[in-house]
Amino acid sequence: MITAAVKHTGHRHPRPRSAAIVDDIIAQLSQQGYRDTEPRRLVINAAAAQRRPFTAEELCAALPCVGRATVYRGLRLLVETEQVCRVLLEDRELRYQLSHQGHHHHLLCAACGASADLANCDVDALLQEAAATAGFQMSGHWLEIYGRCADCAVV
Amino acid sequence: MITAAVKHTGHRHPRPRSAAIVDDIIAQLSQQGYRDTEPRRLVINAAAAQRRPFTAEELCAALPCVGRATVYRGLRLLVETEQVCRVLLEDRELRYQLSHQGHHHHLLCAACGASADLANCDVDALLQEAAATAGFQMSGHWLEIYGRCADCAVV
DNA sequence: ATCCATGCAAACCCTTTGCAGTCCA
DNA sequence: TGGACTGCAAAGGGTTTGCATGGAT
Repeated sequence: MITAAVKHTGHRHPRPRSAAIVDDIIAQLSQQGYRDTEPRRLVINAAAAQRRPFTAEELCAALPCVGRATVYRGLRLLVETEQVCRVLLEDRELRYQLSHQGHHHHLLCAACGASADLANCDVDALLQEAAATAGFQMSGHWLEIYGRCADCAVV
Repeated sequence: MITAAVKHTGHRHPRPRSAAIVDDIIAQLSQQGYRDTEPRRLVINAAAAQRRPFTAEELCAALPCVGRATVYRGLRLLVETEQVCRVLLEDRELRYQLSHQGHHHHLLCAACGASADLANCDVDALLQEAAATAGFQMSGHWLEIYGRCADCAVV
C-alpha cells in the first residue's frame, strides 16, 4: 500500500510513464491525419505497458473490450508509422515492441524474452560493403540476434 | 523416372545436377536413419530443380502426385538436417533453397528473386562482439539482405 | 514384421476483410 | 456531415495433425 504522496500537489498518483508515451504517439499520428480514438489509445497504452516484445494476440487478450481487428489494424498502423517495430523470434513468431529512436537491431533473450537494442553498431556498413563486393546493391536487411541476456547468461 | 547415380563433382555436364544432389541428400538422410522413399526423392528433386528460393506451395504445385503434408514434412526434415535452408523475404514470405556448405547469409534480389550467398563475411564475429559489449551471449542470428543483384542493379 | 512414411482432410493459427454501424474532425 | 474508425464474424493462407494405409528395412 502506498502511503501519502510526498508533495501536497493534489496528485496522489504520478502520471504513468505510459500516459506520456501514448499522448506522444497519438500526437504524431494526429499530425499524419490519423484520428484520436479511444480504441486506438487503448492499443497504444497496452503496447506501452508491455515490458517484453509482445504478440498481437497478447494485446488482444489484454484488451478484451477492443475488437481483434482493431488491435491488428492499430498495430499495423503503428508499424507503418514506425512507432512500433516488429521482432522476429527464432521460431518465426512475430512480436512487436515500441520503437526507440533510430535504426537498430534487437538482442533477444531466449530465456526471459527480453529485448535489448543494439545500437552504435556498424553492421549496416559492413553488410553494404560485403554486398557491394558481390555486385549487389543493398537496399535493406532484416537482422535479429538471439542468445541470452546478461541476467540469464549461462556461466 | 531415372535417378542414375552419377558421382562426380566440379564438371560441367548436360545431365541435371539434381540427380546427383538427390542421391547425395538421400545418402545423408539414410545415414541418419531416414528412409529412402519415392515421395521423399521427388521432393528433394523438385527442390533441387528450383533456380530461385521457392515456397512450399510452389513445390506442392510442382508435385501434384505428392501429398501436401508430405511436401511440408519433407521440407521440414530437410531444414532440420540442414540440407535446405529457410529464406525470409521482406514481406515475411518464407521460402527455401538448398543449403550450400557452411554458414552464410543470403543476398536476395527484389527484382528477379535470385539469391546469392554472402560468404567469407565477418558479420558473425562483429555481431558476437557487439552483443558481448551489451553483456549478451549470442547463440544465433537471423540475417537476410535485400536489394538488387548485379543483373538487376539500377544504374 | 516392424514401424516409419504417406495421403487425405480436417484442424489450426494468425491475420485480413466485408459490411454495417459509430464517432472524430 | 463525411470520411475514418470500429466491431463482429467470416474468410483466407499457410502449415500442421489425426488416423488408417502403405512401404522400406
